[in-house]
Amino acid sequence: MDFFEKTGKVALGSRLRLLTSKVTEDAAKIYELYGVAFSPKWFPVFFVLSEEGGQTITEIAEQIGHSQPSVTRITKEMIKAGLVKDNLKSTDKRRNVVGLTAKGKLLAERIKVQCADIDLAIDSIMAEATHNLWEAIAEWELLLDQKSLLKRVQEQKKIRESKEVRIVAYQPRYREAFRSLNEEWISSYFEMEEADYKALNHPREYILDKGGKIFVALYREEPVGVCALIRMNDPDYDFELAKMAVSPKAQGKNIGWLLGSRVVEAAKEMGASKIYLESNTRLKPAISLYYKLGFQKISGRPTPYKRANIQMELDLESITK
Amino acid sequence: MDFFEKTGKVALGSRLRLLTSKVTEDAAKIYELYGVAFSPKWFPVFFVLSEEGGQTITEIAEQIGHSQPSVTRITKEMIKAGLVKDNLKSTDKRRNVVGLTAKGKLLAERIKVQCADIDLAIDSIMAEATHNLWEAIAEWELLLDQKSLLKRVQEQKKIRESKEVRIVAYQPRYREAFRSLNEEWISSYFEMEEADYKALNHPREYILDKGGKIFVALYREEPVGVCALIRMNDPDYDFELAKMAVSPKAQGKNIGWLLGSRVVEAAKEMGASKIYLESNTRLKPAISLYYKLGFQKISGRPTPYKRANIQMELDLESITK
DNA sequence: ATTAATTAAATAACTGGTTATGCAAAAATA
DNA sequence: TATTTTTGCATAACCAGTTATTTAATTAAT
Repeated sequence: MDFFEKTGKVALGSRLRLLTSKVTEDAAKIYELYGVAFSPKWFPVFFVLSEEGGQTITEIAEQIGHSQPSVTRITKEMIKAGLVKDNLKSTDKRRNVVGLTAKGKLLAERIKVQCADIDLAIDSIMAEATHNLWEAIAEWELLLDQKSLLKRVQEQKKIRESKEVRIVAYQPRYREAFRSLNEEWISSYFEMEEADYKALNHPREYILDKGGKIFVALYREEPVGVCALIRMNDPDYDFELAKMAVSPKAQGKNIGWLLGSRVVEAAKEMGASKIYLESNTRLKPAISLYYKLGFQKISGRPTPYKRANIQMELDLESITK
Repeated sequence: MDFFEKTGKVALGSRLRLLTSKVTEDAAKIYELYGVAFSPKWFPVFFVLSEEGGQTITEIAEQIGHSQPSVTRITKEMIKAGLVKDNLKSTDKRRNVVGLTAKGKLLAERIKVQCADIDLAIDSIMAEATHNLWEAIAEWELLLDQKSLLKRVQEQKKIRESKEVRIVAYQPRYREAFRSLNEEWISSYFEMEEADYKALNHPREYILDKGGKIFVALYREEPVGVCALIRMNDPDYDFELAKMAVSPKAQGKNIGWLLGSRVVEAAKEMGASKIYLESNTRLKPAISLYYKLGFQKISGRPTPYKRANIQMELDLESITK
């Protein structure tokens, strides 16, 4: 189909559907050719029964990858055709054990020759082709099982969008964004505290003028994330990573990571040896981000924030390879 | 799926269906991921319209390989979603020219990024796989177009069944088969003539005792085809190929060819240099079989049969390489 | 200029699957 | 032991496609 050359691989689903219908259409005609009153859709159920003998509806469904109602219907049709009988011996009255009738077993034998012919016909196509469809499908099943197409697209989206994110230094025009992005998540999870108001309303006085830094993440020139590096007055730590906030609208663009790495980098540039932070274990994505950035859990420091229940540090000297 | 390792390639249709549904399922979630109110089944129609502009329902259907009613329904849904408008300018009031609305065009732009992401995601799968699914499908489309799966299976069946056919020399117990198989086709196409009755009722006297031969094709030990090599009293020809008959039930097993080749072989063994035959052009499969055996059309000989309107000969000396 | 044939699209009815729901039997739990 | 939860299946309703049929508009033929 020329059409699919134009669309590109995005239309893989449509292309697969078309090929599928072409193949099953011919399958119906093949049964006719062999004079067998058999519907292609019966095949998976019939095959399982001829190989394994008596099975329940749900067992069959699991094996062939159909839904249970689908197997129910197919067996009903085959019972009508006299190939299958149901409600075979079972102490558990919920279970419906299904098996082939004598006629069904006979057909199973007859069909074997037909299957051999089909196998050879498909092999002849494979021999003419340079790409092996059967193996390719098997691989896709495996690869999609490991990581779904959705997940893979999600990753591509993240990669692309993180390229569109720029991390810039704080400027007065971002003051409102710095405040509101932080207030948004703090007040939704906890309560704004005195220390929050001070830093958020007066970033210049409380952060920048004391030798700290603030970084802003821009996505399409809009500020969608912020993070501060606050100078600490402490013998153990040079800086605190704090006031990190990413807009929920901009989630999944790797912004936390980009901001965090930039803050760490800035600390390094200013010759810091240790960075401190405090957070709350309810904020799971944040905590796992801190771990990814190299922070380690510590304990025992006093803190002005009620919400802090976890403290972490990053030892810059130990990670410098 | 382990199941398909057991079934073998016969279950290709089922396996394709399963993969197809897995892919389209994820496609729906991908649109959701990008915040687009769009159904995967719309894609082919939408794509055509965004590339080609205004098109009629049937034109679209042809391009994307769907049925016309399918396109009718899909466009209706897209009209409802405000992406498409129909009944655009056309002098021919039967035609329904469909095109994208402003909203549709906007979406077409937005969707491009998404398509690029999907393309990359699929490429990432391809990179992990050793067999290229996309190319494999393209090849199958082409190969099935050249010769359908049905046709290929038919060929395999013929090959297998012709191996189960044995050509044996005439014996008295085949007299009835020799007579009835011939009478069956002669009386259905033409009328039995005096010469027919003689040869069919008394094969020994009229054929064998005069130095001719009769061969019988057995399929599962049943006589299903016959052919005679009759000694001629003629300076030009040593033998006549005649009384070839194959049961309609046993058609498509290459029996005609097997009988014909055996008769020619027997003539050679007896040192013949030319074989003659006469037939009727209404019997097209027979005529084409004679050509395949190497016979050439000739003309001008007298014949005792009313139904004969074509005469052929095989020059054994010219074909002996 | 009628009439017949063809074409385009809508509609109806079917197909082979799905998910959602309900019900009875069995197993687990209080 | 009585009650709750779980299990297995049937049934209903839906979905994305199909083929067959109908209707209307146009073109071809008499």
